[in-house]
This record gives sequence, structure tokens and C-alpha cells, in this order.
Amino acid sequence: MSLRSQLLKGVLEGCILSIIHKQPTYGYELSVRLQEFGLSDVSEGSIYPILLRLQKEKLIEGTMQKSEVGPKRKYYHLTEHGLHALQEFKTQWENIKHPVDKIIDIEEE
Amino acid sequence: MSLRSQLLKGVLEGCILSIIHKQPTYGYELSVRLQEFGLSDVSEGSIYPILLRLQKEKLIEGTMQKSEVGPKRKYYHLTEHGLHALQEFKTQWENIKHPVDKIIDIEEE
DNA sequence: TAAGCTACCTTGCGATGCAAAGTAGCTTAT
DNA sequence: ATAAGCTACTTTGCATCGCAAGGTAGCTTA
Repeated sequence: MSLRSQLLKGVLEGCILSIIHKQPTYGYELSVRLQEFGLSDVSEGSIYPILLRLQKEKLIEGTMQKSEVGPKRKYYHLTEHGLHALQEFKTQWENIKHPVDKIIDIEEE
Repeated sequence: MSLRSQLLKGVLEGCILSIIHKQPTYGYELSVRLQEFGLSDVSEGSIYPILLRLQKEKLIEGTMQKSEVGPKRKYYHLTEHGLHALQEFKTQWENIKHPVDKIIDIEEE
């Protein structure tokens, strides 16, 4: 398991919550969106289990909808509970990001 | 296991490498240094296993040294291999940090 | 001599990302 | 028609990591 995969732990879940919050999205599109944002090579084997887990925890809800150009899609949207989880993620992310950035830049002291 | 713990995966190891690189340090002091930087409540149960793992992977080397005010301390310093690992961590951290910050801030689009 | 700090080590658990393998609908080329 | 290729979702099991919990022991001070 790569360093990148370790660093993504918890992060990926938060990113998915954030993207879905902005606009209801389905799994396959998430991999495209993540790539656009710079998180390339996030496989479906990562995304779908997260979606199922988030649904199980009642943070998101999914509904199947017909597509006019392909197979049916499962669109997910955030619940009230999921919104809180997103805010909690943002807080924790900032709480870690700032110390880490400081620690990384201690060379020019 | 908390969200914070998940977000720290891989991160803590990188931070420890960075602190040791700046100046050879021993385990107990690391918990103090991390706290000063804003990573509070990082327990010894997290730090010592990481140090042993890093040593096993030849990224750091430790030597026992007498202290004039307490028990002996095991000071660690980075190896050549460890310096490469630190640089790799910095790169990966930036590669993830920037996309995540973008994804988190998509609300005001 | 007891308390309290310093300093180190070990074990086992829970959570997560992810590769791998599978199913199936739809579109386009042959 | 039918094969190829894309879209789209699911499941299983593994590897890894942070960390709580519990333990050992030296040193200093009350």
C-alpha cells in the first residue's frame, strides 16, 4: 500500500462529501470530478465502497435515475447528518494542515 | 477510531521525519515538539511504534545517550534513505493538499 | 521511601483505501 | 448482427496505520 493511499485516508471520504454537497453526483462521475481537481487515479474500487459506507451511516442518500446516454445512475445527495460530517471534516483538515505545513517548513529556521 | 486519526495516517510519519531531520531527537521529546506545532495529544503509543518502524526500514538510526537530568534517551537521526523518504513525503503531501483545498472551497462558485 | 516525572517498549484492535474480479446496459464500428 | 468498448455499479479480502492500554525502569524531590 502506497504512501499516497495512506495520506488519502479520511481525506477521500471528506472530498466526496464536499463534491456531493455542491451538487448531487453519481459514483462514476465522482472519479472524473476528482481527477479534474487533481486527485488522479482514484479507482472505482475506492469510490463505491465509500459511497455505500456513507449511505449506511446515513450521511448520504442515493436514488437510481435513468440516463439518456447509458446505464442507470445512482445519484447521491447529502443528508442533514452528512452536512455536519462535512463541516467536521473541514475543521479537522484545517487542524492538521496548518501544523503539518509548519513542520515541513522548519528548515529555514 | 476518530476522523483525526485517519487523517494523520502517513502524515505523522512524515512529520517525525521532518523534525528529526531538522535536529536529532528522541521519542519523548517528539511528543512535546509535535504539541508545540499544534498537533496536540499525539500519544507515545503512536510515536514509539513509528520510530521502531522507521528504524527497521533504515530511514533513521538511533543511539542511546546518557542524560544529565533523567533516564537515557534514544536519539534518532536521518539516514540518506530517510532524507529521500522525507522529500517524497513532502511531494505527496503537496499533491494531495492542493486538490483537497480546492474541493473544500467549491461552495462559492 | 514514596511519589512523580522522564523515557522507552509491546500487543492487538478498528478503520480505511484499493486492487481485483464480476455483472450488465448502451453505443458504435465491422 | 455481433463484437468491441464505454458507461455504471457491486463485492471481497488484503495491507497499513494510528493508537489505546498496559508494562518496565531510571532519576529526582518531598
